[in-house]
Amino acid sequence: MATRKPPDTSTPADKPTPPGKVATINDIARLAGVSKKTVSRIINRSPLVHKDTREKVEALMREVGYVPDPMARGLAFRRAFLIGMVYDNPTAQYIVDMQYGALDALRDSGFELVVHPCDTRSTGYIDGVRRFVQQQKLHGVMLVPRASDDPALARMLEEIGCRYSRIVPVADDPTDGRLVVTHDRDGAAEAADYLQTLGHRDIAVITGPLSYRSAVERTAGFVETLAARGIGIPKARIVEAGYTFESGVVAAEKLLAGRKRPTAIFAENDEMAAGVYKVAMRAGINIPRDLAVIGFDDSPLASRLWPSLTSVRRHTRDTGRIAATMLIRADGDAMRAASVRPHLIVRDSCQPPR
Amino acid sequence: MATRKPPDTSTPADKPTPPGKVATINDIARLAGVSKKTVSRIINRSPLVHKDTREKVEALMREVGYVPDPMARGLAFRRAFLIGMVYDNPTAQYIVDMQYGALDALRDSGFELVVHPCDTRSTGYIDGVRRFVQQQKLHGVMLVPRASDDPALARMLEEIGCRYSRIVPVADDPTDGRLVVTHDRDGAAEAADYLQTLGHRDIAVITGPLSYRSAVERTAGFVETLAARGIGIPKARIVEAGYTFESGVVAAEKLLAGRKRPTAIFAENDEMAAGVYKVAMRAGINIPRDLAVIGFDDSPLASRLWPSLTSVRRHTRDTGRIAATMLIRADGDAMRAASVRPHLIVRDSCQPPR
DNA sequence: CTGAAAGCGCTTACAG
DNA sequence: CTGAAAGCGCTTACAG
Repeated sequence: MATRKPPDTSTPADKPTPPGKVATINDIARLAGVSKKTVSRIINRSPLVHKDTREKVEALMREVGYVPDPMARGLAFRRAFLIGMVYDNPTAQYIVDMQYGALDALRDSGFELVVHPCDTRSTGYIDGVRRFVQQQKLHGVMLVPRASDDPALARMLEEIGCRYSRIVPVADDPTDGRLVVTHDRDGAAEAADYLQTLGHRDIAVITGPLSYRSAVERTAGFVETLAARGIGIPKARIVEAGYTFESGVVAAEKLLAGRKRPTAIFAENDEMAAGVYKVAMRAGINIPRDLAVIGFDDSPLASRLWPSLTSVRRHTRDTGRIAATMLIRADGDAMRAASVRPHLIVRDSCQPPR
Repeated sequence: MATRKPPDTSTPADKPTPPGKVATINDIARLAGVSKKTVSRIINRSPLVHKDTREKVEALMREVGYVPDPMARGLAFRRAFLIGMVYDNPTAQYIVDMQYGALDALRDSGFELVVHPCDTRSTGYIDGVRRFVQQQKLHGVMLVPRASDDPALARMLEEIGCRYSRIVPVADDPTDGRLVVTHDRDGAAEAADYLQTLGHRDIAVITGPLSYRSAVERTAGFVETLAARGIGIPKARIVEAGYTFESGVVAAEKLLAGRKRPTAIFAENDEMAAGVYKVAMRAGINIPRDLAVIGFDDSPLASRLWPSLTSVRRHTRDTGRIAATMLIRADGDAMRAASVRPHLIVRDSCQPPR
């Protein structure tokens, strides 16, 4: 049992918080018979508080349901209890998964998530992010691909002293930012291994825009792995597309037009793989009998398609959780980089070539 | 030209804002030679400011790039410059479209969007929303289906005096909340009309969960429109499912099992329509030749499927924009209800029955 | 139409 | 380990 303390009679006005109004630090201080500074120390987990005092005040805070006002705290700290998520139009499922992951990390932390889509191709988008960060005095921002690809954006955040975490396909130059590395290369390598094991030798790739680092990594992982297995991919079998369904259709039309078709296509995301499906269906090419297809993302679309699509899973929610955690942990410096590894989910879209 | 004013010499200390630091209301007041209260009036668009004073101060604010601190304002107002979006796990595209719409409305308004997913089936989710609203002192919240279905949630928000807008399939009892009515019934009616016009007479429906008002509305709109055209739907042709792909598969298996199959199926969202596709593909039932299918949502999935899916478009982004606008407009009381109407997007999944 | 004082609910810097 | 004073950048309530 804790030592019993004499009733505190030093409090001048010991009346309860008026109903309807929410308790403030002053109410807690008055009720507990301590100064507001002591309450503040407890809120901020300062070690400089006597154990008994801490326990008494914490019990009171729980009882009253006291939660410090984030705006008052933010004003005094000159920093808001908000985390920004900056992204540029990836697929909806990816955004939503990332948000769920971030919210997993922020739950009960006192931080909230503020979303900020942007267009990395528009001039002045970096200014837009800067205004967002400075005006809201954000505590930190998560940079999601492809916003996380842009060194100029990271540089700006460093200049204004805003902490940030970047989700990147491969570890790059060390910066002030925290890194969540998604190792896209490994996922593509696994896809290559799988096709090679099935016996495919004439394999094509539909890449994302090669200005995206994810597309560069996935392409490298795929091509290099096949090369290591003795399978070369001719230039004409590598078609750059735009990570969209429509661009996947165009690329597939190119690949499936001639007499001599590849026996397998690796599309660097599921949207483009769906484009391959459309072209194959229309042309009477049977998947997987006449053509094996692999996607990347393992989005819901993968199981909606028929036959269901073999695809590389990305663990997006975990990624978001880690990226947000890096921003709010007091010992954040202990965690400057983390890894999330993709892996292949085998479904029904591949079989050995005939 | 504006009247030329004599240079203001009344300012005691006319030095510029120190570099690195961002300007505050005090800097603006000092530089303009007015009191901070006058600057405050201008920030808040009070009419009680002389035109010349206003123009001079506004020019200065632009020049300095001054933006009032939302936390300081929020603390003084006892209300944050944040809008919450409360939703319960609809499809990713729906959430994202709604967010984009809300952000369209909030852009350059000084408000930011804070996302709050919840589980309306969990006990205590209403308490979770209440804590979110009260702790953050939210300016208002958007209630997205199915969170917007729950009268208890709206009632709680009224009790704590939080303004809110609800996105609902049909106008219901007037409450304190603003309403965006999506008229799901009309969209389903259009689907019914279309199938009837094509000549279908044996038509089935896969409904959403009938605890969702959207599902009730869509079902009623569809069934009643067909009835008005002299086409009855037997009980066995109406199967309740869960708005998910998997539940659509189960429902389609039921409907497509027997000898006597319907010639058309209306699925109350695209996810379930994709389930119908899967079952039909597997069973060798050709869409649209052997079976017409219509979905609801007009999600990206609709065009990814093969053949592309005829579906009811919802204008989700517009809906989100309106719902957010209702919360931040000063003359918000002028706009207590608005309508958004769905309409059918015809693609390749329907043709006349054989 | 304009302003000086007090306050929103916290924290920092200093003192003990 | 604890506290009184001043301040974060705004607004409200009052006065003129």
